[in-house]
Parts: sequence; structure tokens; C-alpha cells
Amino acid sequence: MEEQGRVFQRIYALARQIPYGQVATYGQLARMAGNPRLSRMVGCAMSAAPDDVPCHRVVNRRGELCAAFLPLGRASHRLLLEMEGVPFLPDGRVDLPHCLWDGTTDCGAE
DNA sequence: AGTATGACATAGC
DNA sequence: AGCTATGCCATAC
Repeated sequence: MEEQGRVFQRIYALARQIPYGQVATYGQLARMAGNPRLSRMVGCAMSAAPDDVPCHRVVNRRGELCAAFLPLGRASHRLLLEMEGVPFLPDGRVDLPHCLWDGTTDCGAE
């Protein structure tokens, strides 16, 4: 199996498993990926993530997306999540404690 | 082939 | 309570 980027593969898989209407943070994915320090790799992986990966559901600790989404339109991020039913705060950030992924939907582990 | 940097997070002070 | 320093894997030059 593609052992070249087992970490990336893991991150892609996790990001793909993010349920609709919920979001996950880099630390969360990194933690599930195997190491909480992989947070950077999560972002890096998202950078090279295929269209199959909903990178817009991956947000940072502040509940906002990364600078890479700015060129696409910060509003796009908000609209995308909002369209999925993700609540937003008056600060313009995502309501993490309200829509943060519990990580229990990772393969029928419910 | 090696070095440097990167879409962040955690820990220490 | 906020800032600095470190860590990780992969990609690019």
C-alpha cells in the first residue's frame, strides 16, 4: 500500500471522514494521524489534498481557515460551512465547540 | 542528494 | 495570560 506518505494518507482519510455539518482542527486530525505535532503536516497535506478532501472542513485552533483559502475568498469558506449547517460566531470564526467533530464517526466506530 | 520551508499545535517560561 | 521555541513529514529548489 502506498507507504510513501502514510501520514498524508491518514490525514486524507480522516479529513474525508469528517461528517457533514462538522469541522475538525489540525490538532485533532494530527492527533488521530498518530502525533499531535503532525498539525503542520495536516495543513501541508491539505495543500496537496485532492478534490476528494473537504479541506474547507479543516480549520485551525481559532476556528478559521488558513491563508491558503484567502485567495479563494474568505467568504467562500464561511458560505461553504454555513451551507452545511455549521454555525458561525460574530467574530467571523466557526463555532468550534458547536460544530467540532467528535471523531467518533471515523469508520462506524459510533 | 541535502537543505530549507511549510495551510499549526503543544509545552515551557 | 501571552509569547517563544520546538516538533513533525513531505515537497520544492
